[in-house]
Amino acid sequence: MSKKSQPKRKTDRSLKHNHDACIQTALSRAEARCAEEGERFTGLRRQVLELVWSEHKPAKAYDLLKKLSDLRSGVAPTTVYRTLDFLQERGLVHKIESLNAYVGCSQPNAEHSGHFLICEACSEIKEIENSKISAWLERAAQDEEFKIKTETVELSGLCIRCQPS
Amino acid sequence: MSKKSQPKRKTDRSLKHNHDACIQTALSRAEARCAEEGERFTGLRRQVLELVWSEHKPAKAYDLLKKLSDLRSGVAPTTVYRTLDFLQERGLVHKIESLNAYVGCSQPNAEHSGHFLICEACSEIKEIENSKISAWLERAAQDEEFKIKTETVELSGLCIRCQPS
DNA sequence: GCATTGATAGTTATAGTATATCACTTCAAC
DNA sequence: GTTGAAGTGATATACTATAACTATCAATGC
Repeated sequence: MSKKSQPKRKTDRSLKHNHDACIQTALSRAEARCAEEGERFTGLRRQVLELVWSEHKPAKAYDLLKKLSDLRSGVAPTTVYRTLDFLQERGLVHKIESLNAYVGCSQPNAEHSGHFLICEACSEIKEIENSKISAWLERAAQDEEFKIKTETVELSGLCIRCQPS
Repeated sequence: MSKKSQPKRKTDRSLKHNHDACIQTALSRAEARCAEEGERFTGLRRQVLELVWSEHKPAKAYDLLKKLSDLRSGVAPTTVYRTLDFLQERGLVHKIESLNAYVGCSQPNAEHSGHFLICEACSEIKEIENSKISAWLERAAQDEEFKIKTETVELSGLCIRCQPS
């Protein structure tokens, strides 16, 4: 239940990206973060986080529900949403508002709201770490004397691999 | 059905903002925009747009449905969503993804995706027209060779009137 | 006029997303 | 081992959105 099987096929992505390692890193970070805060990183939470991280694509709550049902019994919508809420509060996953879906966060940190590039063609999502973006948005908000608490920045379009050459 | 009643009470907002005029402007612009594109600005579309514009706050689809039902018969969810889609396609309203709600747009233009400041306290929404934001986001995306097609930028926090002094 | 046709709107059904509430279990601290 | 809080199970329901089909309307050419 905790160990992923080997990748079934090589894709050009797998050439540059060892996704098993990617998941393992995410899980370790999550464990560490929960420990820091005195929270329990339970089996359920680990399973949900693993499922969210199974791809760099947005995971829908009800798809997670289906997959989770294969792993354990007594899974209801509440189970999934509650767990996603827990993970979100600790910055371990982000909700993509424009898709009603969730992605894993590689910089777990309760504070930051992520900024995302969403490929309309292949669905891959990349969280961009560009500290200037927040600074810029802050500045724009200050013109209106508005105090930002959370930022939702979701840029949809085409990733480099999906652009016509 | 087309003429709004006079404001019932003075608020500090009404001192600097004649909202009836605001709505009328929005309706005229919508009419003009539909004419440009050879689209019909029907009674239904006008009513929905008026309802969306009744405040500078996000309108939920099912609240619109209830209000619309008072104005005409045979109103179903489809009616509302279809009309909102029509208005969105022409840039007359925007959907606020983080709230599943809709606001009127004062710069009707099919192209632009808006950028929003959302007050968590009073719910007022302000669309910010800061051409730099798109430019900045473009630049950030270019670092990843990503081609943006639509931008979702929703900044939640406190507007100037709701900040503790 | 009036028939044709495409856009608009009505109708019914269902899919998809999310939360409320209460009960039961587990675990750690005492 | 008792206890209390956190975690999970279970059931019900609310909220958001779309599909698919039918009927009506409004513009156009005849």
